[in-house]
Amino acid sequence: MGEMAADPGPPAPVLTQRQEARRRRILHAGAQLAGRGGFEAVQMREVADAAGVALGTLYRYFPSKVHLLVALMEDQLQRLHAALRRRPPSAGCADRRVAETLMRAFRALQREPHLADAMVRALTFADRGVSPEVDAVSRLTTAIILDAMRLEEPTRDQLAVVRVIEHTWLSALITWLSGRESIAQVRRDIETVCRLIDLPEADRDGPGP
Amino acid sequence: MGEMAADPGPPAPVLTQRQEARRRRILHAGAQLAGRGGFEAVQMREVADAAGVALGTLYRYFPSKVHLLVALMEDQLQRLHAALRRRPPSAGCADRRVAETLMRAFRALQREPHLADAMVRALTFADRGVSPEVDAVSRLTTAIILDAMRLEEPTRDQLAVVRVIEHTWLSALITWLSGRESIAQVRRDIETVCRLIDLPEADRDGPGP
DNA sequence: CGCTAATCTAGAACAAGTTTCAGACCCGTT
DNA sequence: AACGGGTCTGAAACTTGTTCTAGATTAGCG
Repeated sequence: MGEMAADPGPPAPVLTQRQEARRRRILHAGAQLAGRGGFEAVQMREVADAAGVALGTLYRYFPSKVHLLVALMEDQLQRLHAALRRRPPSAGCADRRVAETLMRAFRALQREPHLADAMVRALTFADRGVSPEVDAVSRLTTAIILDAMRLEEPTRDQLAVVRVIEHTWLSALITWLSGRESIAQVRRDIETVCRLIDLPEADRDGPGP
Repeated sequence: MGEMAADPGPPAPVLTQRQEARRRRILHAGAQLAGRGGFEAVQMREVADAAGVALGTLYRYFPSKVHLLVALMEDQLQRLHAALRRRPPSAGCADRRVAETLMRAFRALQREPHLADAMVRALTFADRGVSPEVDAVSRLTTAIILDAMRLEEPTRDQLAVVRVIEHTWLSALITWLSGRESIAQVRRDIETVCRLIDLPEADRDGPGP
């Protein structure tokens, strides 16, 4: 019963210059449109138009709207990850550093709430066909959190905590985006879940699986 | 910066017998279809057909597919809530009771994974237009968890913990449904987040809002 | 019973994601 | 430079959620 790591599959089929440029143009157009109206404003015909590419080509690069938006999220997360390496969180204990990191990410999303809407909705709406891509995003998020905790070799238990933090992070975002939770509450949720970090190992008596 | 409780709005405009029956037929048809193919298999024309109702009527009762599926989830949760009142979780400490409760709900969902898929995807995909309905589901979930904790008058802090548990619950479901997390991992996540219950109040030094 | 407003039905129409196809284009090979 | 396979384009077609319309039914009321 292992980790179900996603098979990386065909290892990125090597794009020519022009193809790489096309891919970037598409992502850029997607971000542009998402930046206004959010998920619904990203219309495939308009993306293709704005990117100067035929509809069929768009679908060759991103097999669905959700794929496109998830790729966009991956892009943003990579940027964030890089920024965090440059200026890592400074707090003294791990839980504060993680909370600080997530709040930094949250503030970044607040700057473009529509874009956040598009990316997060795509991420949670994705079905099994997008699993590899969603998994890449998840691994990136995990990496960011583990960085903040300054952990190289997490234990099983620490990984479970990280997963729970990730769950909270994502779901709190959804709740915020749909207007059912305030910014302050999101902050509170993040701080609350971060209490799980460096908590004494709870002994459990349940029998193994 | 309060709770943002959703205005209940027009308090359920009183349906005639036949209308109530229609509503149930629609929900039943929706559940039926969702039970096979999940979210995508719930096609509005087919729902209308199976419920013996015109498409326009379906849309009068449920203004969108997401509304319909969220209503379904509310329905199921009410059933679960009732069942839990009949046979409440028995464990000695609050965190075990909550974990037991959520695992019970999880097992119920496992029995009809496609239905679960449809309901959960709808719930997280819902936009602001569905907020009141999603909020009803959220309140129900909160009530179920508070029941398991046997709390009548939760403190602010306890409410934050409950929110985090809810976040974890929902997001773990998503991850399971998309095949990226195993049943065992979901169980582990639930047990992990439940450790937050009856944790000594962490002192925090951040200034108020 | 007969009236009136609201509701329901059947079906067309519209919108946006996705698929398909014929032909033009680009790239590495000979 | 000509060739051949994969890639791109433009446009139409298809699918499914959603909206609209005209006429039939129903519910409540005098």
